[in-house]
Amino acid sequence: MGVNRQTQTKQSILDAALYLFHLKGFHATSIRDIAGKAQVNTANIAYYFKNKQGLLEYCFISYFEEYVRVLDKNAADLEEKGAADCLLDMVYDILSFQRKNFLASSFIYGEVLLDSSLNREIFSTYLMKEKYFFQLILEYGIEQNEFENISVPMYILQLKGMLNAPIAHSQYAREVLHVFPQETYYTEKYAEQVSRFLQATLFCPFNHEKKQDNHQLLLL
Amino acid sequence: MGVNRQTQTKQSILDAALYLFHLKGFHATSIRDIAGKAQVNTANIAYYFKNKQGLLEYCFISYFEEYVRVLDKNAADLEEKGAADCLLDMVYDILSFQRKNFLASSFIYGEVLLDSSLNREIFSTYLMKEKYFFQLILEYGIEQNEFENISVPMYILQLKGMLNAPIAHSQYAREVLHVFPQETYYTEKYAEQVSRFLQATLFCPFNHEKKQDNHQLLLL
Amino acid sequence: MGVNRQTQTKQSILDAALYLFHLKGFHATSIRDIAGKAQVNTANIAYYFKNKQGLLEYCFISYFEEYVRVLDKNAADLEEKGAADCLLDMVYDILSFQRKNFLASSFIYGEVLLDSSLNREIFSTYLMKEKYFFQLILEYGIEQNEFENISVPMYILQLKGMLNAPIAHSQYAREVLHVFPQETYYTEKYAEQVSRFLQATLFCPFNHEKKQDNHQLLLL
Amino acid sequence: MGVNRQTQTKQSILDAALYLFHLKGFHATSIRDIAGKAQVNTANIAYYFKNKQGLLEYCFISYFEEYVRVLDKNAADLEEKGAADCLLDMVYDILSFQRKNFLASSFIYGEVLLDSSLNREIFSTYLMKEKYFFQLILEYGIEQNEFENISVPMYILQLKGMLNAPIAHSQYAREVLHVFPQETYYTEKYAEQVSRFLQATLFCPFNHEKKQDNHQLLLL
DNA sequence: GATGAATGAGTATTCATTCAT
DNA sequence: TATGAATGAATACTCATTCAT
Repeated sequence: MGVNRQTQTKQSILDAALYLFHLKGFHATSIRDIAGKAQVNTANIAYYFKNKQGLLEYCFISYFEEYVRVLDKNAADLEEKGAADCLLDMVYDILSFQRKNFLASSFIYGEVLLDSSLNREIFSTYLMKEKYFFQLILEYGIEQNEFENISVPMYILQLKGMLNAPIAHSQYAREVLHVFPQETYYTEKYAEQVSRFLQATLFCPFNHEKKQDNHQLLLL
Repeated sequence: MGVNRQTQTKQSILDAALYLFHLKGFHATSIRDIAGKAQVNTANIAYYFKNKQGLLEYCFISYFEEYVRVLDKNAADLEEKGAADCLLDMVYDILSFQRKNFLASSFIYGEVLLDSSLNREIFSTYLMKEKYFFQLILEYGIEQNEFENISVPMYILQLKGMLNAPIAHSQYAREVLHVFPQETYYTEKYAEQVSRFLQATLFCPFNHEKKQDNHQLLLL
Repeated sequence: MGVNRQTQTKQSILDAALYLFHLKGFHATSIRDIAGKAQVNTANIAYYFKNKQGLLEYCFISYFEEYVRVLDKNAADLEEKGAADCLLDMVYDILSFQRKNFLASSFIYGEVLLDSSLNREIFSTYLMKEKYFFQLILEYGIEQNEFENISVPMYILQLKGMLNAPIAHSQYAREVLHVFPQETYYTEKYAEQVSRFLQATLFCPFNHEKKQDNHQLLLL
Repeated sequence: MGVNRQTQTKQSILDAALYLFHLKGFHATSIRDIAGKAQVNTANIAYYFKNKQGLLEYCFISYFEEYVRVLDKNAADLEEKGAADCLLDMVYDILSFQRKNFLASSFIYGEVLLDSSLNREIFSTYLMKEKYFFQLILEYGIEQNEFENISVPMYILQLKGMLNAPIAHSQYAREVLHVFPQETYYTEKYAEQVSRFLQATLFCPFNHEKKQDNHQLLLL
């Protein structure tokens, strides 16, 4: 019972926390709210995560650890697959990852405004890693003449905006546009659209067509 | 002195609030923080804005009122200027508006965590208006064969992600990409890049070149 | 205009104050409530009555000044009219005075007009039960010809006043009458007096004497 | 220790609250006052009673619960003891109950124990005058053999309770008894009843009848 | 592992009052 | 005579956290 119960208590705290952080934001969520929703005693949060801040960090780190793993996996085959294919696959996997971890994504990219310097550090560390992978692929693609010679940082910013749109504007998507970013169908449609952007603005004409076909197969 | 003093006190509260909301988020900012930064008495916030929520709503509404005015102004000449030009100009003006109102933009699009139903309503109202203008231009362009026949809602979502990137990822831009979205130079560069996206994915070949030239002139 | 307006402002403050003091009690009434109801500026209260306490004192004094005048007028003819007549007239005039100055009387004699509706409900529930018991006994007694055929509600009101007197007027009892309602001795004396009232006004002659004896035993 | 400590903390809050509510009134008593007097932390009040209002309700309910029990116990033997005895016993028990729960009774029945000493003085001054008049008449009547030789202070207290009943219990009168003390009709009826009390308990037989007739004329 | 009690510092808000105009 | 602006102290309440059990 001991181990199960521990895991269960800890997990239910995490679930409740993520849900409420997403719903009301970190500061507007009290430790009692979380304990209430998780149906555990308040003091358990201190027991498992030291304090509220510790709980937050746990959420951050476990989210980003997995995220970086997704990026890393994709970047591994860069030379084998070529830059264009690699980027297309990565785009797809990022969008999938965000959809699967919707609550966390939404909360983390929503309340990026970090007061404590520790959070800022965590954040920076992981985003630096993210940048590293994007840059790697883009520069490799440019070097190999697969990609146009675009401004890498600017292009990353633009791409990142697009990738986060279904998260950052999910309420807008649902309530105003009647698009539902949490459903697989829409993620695939949206991935297609991002790949169209890449093909139209980044890929050199020759590779363009070939890669598109490849990816279409991959998606289906 | 009376009028001046009132305006001054009220304004300094607003400035402090926006700065701190942006820095730490709404819930992490106490009314004492704001009063302290604005160097006014705490009770003045209640005097001018009824309460913290009222202050927030004032920020929201005054921001969005101006934003909608920008959209409206641009949409006015739709038939005269044509859809492509109109959209390019609007993109440019939106990015400019966001840069000028950086703190507010950043706060509002960062912490979209709408706990109160009133906030939600305000938000929805304005975003609905925004969608109206985008839709108007896109559908007009498609009808006039200026634009490709894209999926309007999906395209808006993608565009919105791109437009908000310099705001939503400003910390990332500065600290990781070394791109500074608050400087005019970068805004113009970024606007160019967004227009390249539009030309490559939306504008029909024939109109494409003509409009691009027009806009280049406009930017310089 | 000056004088009229002054009188009018002052009077409307007084009216509003009395109404609200009566409704919510002195401490629960804010100076802004009063100013709001009177439709004058808050600072006027300070102007006319120095402060909130001054306003209260003004209410007290003007009420009691008139009250004493009523008493005085009645006592004047004591020797001429005789004590009994004098007392009867005074009773009548006091009741009339209280009715005319109902708000002030009510406030000064401290009826807790319960602001929250929940309190009100609690109160009503229990008082209804209380009434039920009184009514039960009285009606039974009347039916059994133990009691005179009095008006039940009126009689309950009178009885209730008498029963609460040691509480409602305990300060008065102690400081003015030198009677100490918290001591058992006085409670018993007072109980005797109430029973004398019942015997004289309620019990039918036959039962009267018997019951009195019974109760005397019970008390000792 | 756990149980004891809980009960002790909770009880000391209750005692302090009752004392202070009685002393200064509910709204004039702050939660800090209570916590201070009870020598517990302010937050404990929230812990045990949710909030100030909850504390008030707890006081109310526990008071009335016991009160109703007293009434119930007495009414049980109605048929066995007969109405008169039953009523006499009930009167005695109510007075005892109120004396035992003096603070609560006093607070609930809304004696405004005036906090500021100035108010107290004003109050005393006028009530002294009132007493003077009552005493004057009563003593004169006794001396002239118009009145029975009653205890003057006790009689004044009883009379005062009766006189204030329509004020002190006006809500009760209206909502429970359906008697409306603000209407002239009821005032006159009530005055009659008070005069009947005077005649039955104060006036000497001889004067009794004569005075009653006189007063009847006076009233009509 | 888990809990109820308790705490002190913090929150937003409201208050009576003052003052220059 | 009347007002809007401003203030500092006080309000009820909530918070994250600690600790004995």
